[in-house]
Amino acid sequence: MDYKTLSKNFYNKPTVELAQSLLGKVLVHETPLGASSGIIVETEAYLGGEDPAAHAYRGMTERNKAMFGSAGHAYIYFTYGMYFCFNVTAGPEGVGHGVLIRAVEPLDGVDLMQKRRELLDEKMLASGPAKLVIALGINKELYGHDLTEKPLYIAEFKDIPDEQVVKTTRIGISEGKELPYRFYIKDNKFISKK
DNA sequence: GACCAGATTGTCT
DNA sequence: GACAATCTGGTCA
Repeated sequence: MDYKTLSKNFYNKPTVELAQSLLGKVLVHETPLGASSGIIVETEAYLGGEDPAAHAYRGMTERNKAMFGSAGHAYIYFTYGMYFCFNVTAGPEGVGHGVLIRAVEPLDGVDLMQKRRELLDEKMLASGPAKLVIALGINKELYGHDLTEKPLYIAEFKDIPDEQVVKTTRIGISEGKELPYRFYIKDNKFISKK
């Protein structure tokens, strides 16, 4: 499959807007074993210093420094002692903004994803931030990777009209819960949670 | 279906 | 030393 990679310019917009516009795009990872990809169906915005739930809230650290770089790069972090999550960096340099990709709908290389997850049910393959990282074979070596370049990139697929986007509150955090920074595609069966 | 506990380690206080 | 932007598998219904 050949997709039209999103240009650098795509990421040059307010973080919350970027989070919404990433819905319906494809996240592609090409590996020696083959390519696998998924349609982004669920995202969350994290606004750095303005947002108590963001990793970057208390300033730049060794762990979150990728988010303080320019937009459109990969911020991958380790959590709960055993999982990785994948973010797209956002906003101008220095602000520490990011968009967490919470779920994708398997598209290409489904067999590869099934092998990586040791699971056949497509609805379960990548319906969560830690799951999609495993399903697509993303690893820490891609920390800070430029998402307009192979082997890991985001490409055009389809546009989601505004009325198909559900805006709600974020998941799995203890502060800033009331902020409506989570977006997902209405009636999609591959989101992490209703 | 809903709710709950356990896994397991890097990172920050 | 506490906790984490989570997932899975268990119990009970």
